[in-house]
Amino acid sequence: MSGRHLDDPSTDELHTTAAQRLRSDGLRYTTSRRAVVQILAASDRPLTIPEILELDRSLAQSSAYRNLTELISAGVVHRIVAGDEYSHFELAEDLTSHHHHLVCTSCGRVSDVTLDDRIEGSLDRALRAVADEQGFTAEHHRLDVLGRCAECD
Amino acid sequence: MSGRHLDDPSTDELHTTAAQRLRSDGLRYTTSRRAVVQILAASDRPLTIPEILELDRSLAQSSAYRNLTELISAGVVHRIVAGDEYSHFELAEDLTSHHHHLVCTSCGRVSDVTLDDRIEGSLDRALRAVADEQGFTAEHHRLDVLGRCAECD
DNA sequence: TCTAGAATGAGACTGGTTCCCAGTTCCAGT
DNA sequence: ACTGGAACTGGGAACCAGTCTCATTCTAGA
Repeated sequence: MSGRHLDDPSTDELHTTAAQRLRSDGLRYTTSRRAVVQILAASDRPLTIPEILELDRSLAQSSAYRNLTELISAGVVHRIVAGDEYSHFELAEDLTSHHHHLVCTSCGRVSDVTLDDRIEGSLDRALRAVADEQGFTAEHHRLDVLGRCAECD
Repeated sequence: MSGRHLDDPSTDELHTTAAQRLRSDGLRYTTSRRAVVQILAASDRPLTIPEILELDRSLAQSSAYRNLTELISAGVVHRIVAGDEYSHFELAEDLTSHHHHLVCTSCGRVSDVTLDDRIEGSLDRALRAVADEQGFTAEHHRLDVLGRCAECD
């Protein structure tokens, strides 16, 4: 996963999609919401609120939280609850691609990884099967690897 | 996963192991700690603090939290951070068996599932490979299925 | 039995996150 | 261009799961 870039031709499409999804909830795609989406799109890993605020000093904390919440309910952003500290935020998977996370248990850093399609497929089938057994309707899965990142090791 | 039962012959062994692990940290296996372990062992799914307190009204909240924290650092209990609400607690995997979770996005309930060994094996190899590429030392993985449980559906 | 160290319980505290509200900005209809 | 109303913003108060404090109570070992 290498984040989208400012000159990525698909970035326009990303913002258009984001605007549409907000619009259908009666919400506007304002400058600060666009800024949040832009920051997440430019990153190659999920970010915390302090990181997002650091990357755009003009954002107010309360607005950042509120806008992220609205972007989440509009299906543009996804929240990752990794541990006790800050949540991490990334663009929704249908705007990027299906992937998983390496979570450092020492510093809390989260980075992205993708798995081979074959493994992903058989895993998905297996999960759906065991979920069905319990009458559970599986929507999606979340797979994190916990350990120590290169810097903390 | 069907939780251990009070008459399960391996329950004694469980408490012995728990006592040993605490002891090697200079801690005692007191009545309330034993009660917490007993409650987790008797459950077929991870429990929250309110659920644990409900099952043993004599436990104080602060003591329950403190004891769970100590049981976690002694390697007897494992904490699951499922979402925004309460953490869920279960016995450590080496005291039960490797498994994953179905997390209901509606009511927050968590239940246990196991996967076929073959899938588990290939998944583990694949994860280790992608982690290595980033210089990440994988310790273990966490795989949750998100969706709606039978009661909420 | 004495005693030092561990454990307990009630409540104060912490910190990430959400809520509130007053002021501002934007869009639709005129 | 106005204007009304709804959405948005930012600062700070409020919320709450979880942690810490501390005075008291237990408990294992001498």
